[in-house]
Amino acid sequence: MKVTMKDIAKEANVSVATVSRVINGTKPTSEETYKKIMDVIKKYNYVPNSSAQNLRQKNTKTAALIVSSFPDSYITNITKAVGQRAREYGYRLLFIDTNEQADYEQESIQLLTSSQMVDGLILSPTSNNIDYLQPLIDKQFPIVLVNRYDPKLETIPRVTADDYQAGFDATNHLLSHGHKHIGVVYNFPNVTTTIDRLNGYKEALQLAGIPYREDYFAQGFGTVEGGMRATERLLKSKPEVTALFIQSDLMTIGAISALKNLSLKWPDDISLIGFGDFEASEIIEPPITNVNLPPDTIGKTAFDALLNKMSNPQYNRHIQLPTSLIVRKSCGSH
Amino acid sequence: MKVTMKDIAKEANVSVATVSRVINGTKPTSEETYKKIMDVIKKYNYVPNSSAQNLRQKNTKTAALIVSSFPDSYITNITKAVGQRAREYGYRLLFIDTNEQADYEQESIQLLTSSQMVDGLILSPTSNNIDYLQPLIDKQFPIVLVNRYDPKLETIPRVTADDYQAGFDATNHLLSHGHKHIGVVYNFPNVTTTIDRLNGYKEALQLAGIPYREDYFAQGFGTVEGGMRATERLLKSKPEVTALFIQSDLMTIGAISALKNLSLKWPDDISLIGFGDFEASEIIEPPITNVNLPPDTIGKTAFDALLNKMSNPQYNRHIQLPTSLIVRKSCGSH
DNA sequence: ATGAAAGCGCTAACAC
DNA sequence: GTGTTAGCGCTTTCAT
Repeated sequence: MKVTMKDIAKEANVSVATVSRVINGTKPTSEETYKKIMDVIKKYNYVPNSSAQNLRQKNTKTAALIVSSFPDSYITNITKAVGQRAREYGYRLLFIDTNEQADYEQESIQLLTSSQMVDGLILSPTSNNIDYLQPLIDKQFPIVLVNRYDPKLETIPRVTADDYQAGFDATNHLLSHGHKHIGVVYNFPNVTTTIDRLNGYKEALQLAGIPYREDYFAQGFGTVEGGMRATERLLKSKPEVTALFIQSDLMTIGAISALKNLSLKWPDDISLIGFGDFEASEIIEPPITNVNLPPDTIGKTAFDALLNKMSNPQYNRHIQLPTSLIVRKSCGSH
Repeated sequence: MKVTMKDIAKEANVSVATVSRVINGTKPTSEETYKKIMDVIKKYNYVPNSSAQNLRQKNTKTAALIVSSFPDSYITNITKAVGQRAREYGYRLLFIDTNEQADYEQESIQLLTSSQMVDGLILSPTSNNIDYLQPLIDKQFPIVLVNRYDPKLETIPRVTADDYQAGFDATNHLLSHGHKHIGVVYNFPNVTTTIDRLNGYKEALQLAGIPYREDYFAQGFGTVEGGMRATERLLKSKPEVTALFIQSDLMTIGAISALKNLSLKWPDDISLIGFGDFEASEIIEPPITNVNLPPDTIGKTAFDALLNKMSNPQYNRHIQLPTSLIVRKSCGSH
């Protein structure tokens, strides 16, 4: 049989209320009863039943992390950081990988929130259209958006990389190496990571007086396979392209496969710049230049933002973390 | 205000008992009341409070996945598979990354189980010494071990790769290329993935009449940095080593860095075989030969095993999934 | 087929 | 400083 608070109370010759007080430190207790109760608790290794606590207190000390592109290394590292922070604050973390399926995302959130399973959630959504959150927002249910967001949802805090700047910097880097025809491999068109980076790309081109051409874009779906196909397709149809701007780690790996298949050398035949910075990019020969997005800081900040939102419903900061260009050799020297 | 079952009952002019029956399909209900109740439920988007359900039914439809070496790609893919299976069966998944800290692992499990937060757990432990689970096992709390295990815990189901065979095959492959001095980079000495693979390695050497030398071992702690240092240390102190047997993806990446630092070429100066098979191993030049451990099958099987254990406390199968050698070019031709 | 009511394990208001 | 008790939202006997 499971030992309950009643059992502890009986064995210590006190009421359950006193046991509860001792456990939660809610009210002062005499030295003597405190010790007596603690001894019994230790003896039985007693821990309160969390369902009962949750039911009573209407909170669960549990948060959910819902991501769409797992296990891309960037998301994976964000996940690690969120988990770490949750642990530091004594929160449990429910993990859901939607596998880019919007309906599953919506369904999961609906279930989790209406069943009151979690106190808040951190979401990296499948798209920039998540109006279905509106009823939750109206009810002041704590949500924070991470990595990708919906610009319409202004009252929700969000933490992302500075994707616009990242796109701008990456493009300038390519431009400075003399490239005029820069291909883009993106994962999905309707996510802010794509949109914002492409805006940066566009701006950089404009400043350089170079036309922005949508036919230089190819969709890679965030996978190795997809990145490979997209790169092959793009390079075959637009042979004038001399540089590639690739939106995620897995697709970068695919793009490199494609270059090998096409017997193209980087940086000589084609330049390459990735986003995310996977572990292996340094040991690929020549090493791959990357825009580093800081997953660790993003994950931690996202959890902190959730905590803020939970204690203050007005909290709605939009945090953009700076990115950095890690110049290796895939774009040529310097 | 949150809508409760009472509200639904009132609006539908029935008792809460009837609403409960309709929701759970516990007892037959008249067509008419069924429809009436369902309409009200739809209208309010009502979902039962899970804490109340858990408290009453003494189960939570929640499982925990506790891993130690996140985000190594192998574990990451197991995580994805477990999540997928959990979802298929309507379970929520609590995720904990212990970061190889045994005390945190123990503490988390203690908390999760004694607070009755989860119905069962899947554990990839930090070491092969997890006796602290014994009280839980005695209480018949459902646990399954994945990836790493404790051989003493025979009544717990486990699902792993066939690490012995994997080590044996990898070593034979190296042997067949004429190597006689095979270095090993391992993560931790006291985990079964290391022990079993090394037993396979030992056996293969023995059959080939080659001495087994522990001074050919270097610890890499499962990280890129650690793998790099271990490889450098090993190769500097034992220049006769012509082949490397590396136990995890992140360490393989580190090992390659080390080779570059030492200006050693593979497979000419040194052969290389990894375990796990990370995405980038194919695009590294020359591509890296790997023992592929099937994370997807392992993760799914682990969740299935948990389900089995939950319904049948006697269930204690030890499942070893076959591995496969993916021969690329890091060990020479053929 | 449906309702009344007990009770899961806990917390907190209220009394002393 | 401590005990009594109501009640969180639900499931499930036991009646009818």
